Amino acid sequence: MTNVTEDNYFDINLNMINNATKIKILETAIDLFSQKGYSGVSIRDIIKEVKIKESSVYKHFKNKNEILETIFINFRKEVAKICPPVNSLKSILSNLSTKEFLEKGLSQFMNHIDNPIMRKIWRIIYIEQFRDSLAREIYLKDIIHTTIDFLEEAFIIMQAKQQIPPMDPRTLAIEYQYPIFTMITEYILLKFDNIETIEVERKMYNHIEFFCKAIL
Amino acid sequence: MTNVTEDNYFDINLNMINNATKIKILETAIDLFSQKGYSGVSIRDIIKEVKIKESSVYKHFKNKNEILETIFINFRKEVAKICPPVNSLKSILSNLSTKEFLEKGLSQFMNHIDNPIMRKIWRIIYIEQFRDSLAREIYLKDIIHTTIDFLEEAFIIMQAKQQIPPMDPRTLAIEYQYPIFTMITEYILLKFDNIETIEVERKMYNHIEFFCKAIL
DNA sequence: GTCTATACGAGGATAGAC
DNA sequence: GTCTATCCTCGTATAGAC
Repeated sequence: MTNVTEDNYFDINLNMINNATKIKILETAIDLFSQKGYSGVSIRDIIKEVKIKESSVYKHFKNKNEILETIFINFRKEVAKICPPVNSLKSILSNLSTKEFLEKGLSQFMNHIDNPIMRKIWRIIYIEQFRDSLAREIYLKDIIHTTIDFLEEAFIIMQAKQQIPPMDPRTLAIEYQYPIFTMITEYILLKFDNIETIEVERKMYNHIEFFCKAIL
Repeated sequence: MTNVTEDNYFDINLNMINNATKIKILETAIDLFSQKGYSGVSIRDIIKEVKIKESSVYKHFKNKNEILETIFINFRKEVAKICPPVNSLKSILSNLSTKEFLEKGLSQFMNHIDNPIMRKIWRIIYIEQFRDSLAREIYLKDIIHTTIDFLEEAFIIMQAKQQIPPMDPRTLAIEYQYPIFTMITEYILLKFDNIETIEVERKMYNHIEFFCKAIL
């Protein structure tokens, strides 16, 4: 269950969390929440794995919900790293074709989702969407809208360079990205059951090709 | 909370369920599960609304999980009704353009998802995907794969009639349907928060237009 | 098929010693 | 910041009267 990526995730990404026990609690909670959902996991389930006593948990988190909140807050920061800042778009796009740009973005995303901890948190986001408004906000705003806004900017720049035709850039962003979202869901579901994901990955690169041909 | 559609849903669709109390239990369970998830809802939460005693529930269902299973089994039957049988495709397609066919299919689906009970069960499917293998199977097989297979057949027929170019029909099906899946998720999320869905609906019909232009 | 009553373990959370 | 001990409510489920 543990590999370098997992072990070091919170060390690398959370300067605010430097307590080994606290990290272990978070990692265990991520693992269990992603399988059984927040309500399906008890503090007792968590401590069984972390090997501390129940009362010790409450020295690190004021209650069960604060564990979930901490997971979400740090996930938000990770998700923000997937897209480069919009003001760097011009220089990124200067040497890339539309297809190369989309392929690069996709492989960057696949890199993010290859991290098993990240994939688990994505699963928690899916599961808790209707129960937890923070999860819902992260999905709708931080994931869907941020990505679409970023792509819209990219397409505007490409149009200024006359790389692509002058269609509505937001429509282009949606038409490009929305199928990818479904494929991501499919990818995460298959990985959960340890089923080969090569077909979905092919679907993704296939889509880039279809999209590029469609708009030219 | 109740309207004609909701009140009659189980009467209309489940000839096997003719007991008013049993129907009430199911409707309440659907409502609560869709908000808090299966594990977040107790039998006591349900009986508070149904106004019977705890032990009575066990006269209708052998345990809590059987309630969820009953919901899923009947949902499966409803979902199967969304696409017409494949062998009727030829006659359906005989008087319709590609665009008209896709628009008709979409409006048929919107009809299905407009039913608040159906929308709640979709939410339950999303929530329980990682915890319950039946939910996962319904999503991957009954929803995603069935729809794609259906569309693939439709595109094959359209190609035989030389209505559309000879591209890989499965790719066409995926390229058409996958963005719709993301829009459905967005639609259900917005409805949950009582936010206007007109923009997503426009996105859907916009997509049909984009797709039809792209393949011609 | 509804009710009352009850069993009993799981669940979140705290007090206070070390 | 870890432990032991404890609290009390919630949760699933059953027995048995009507």
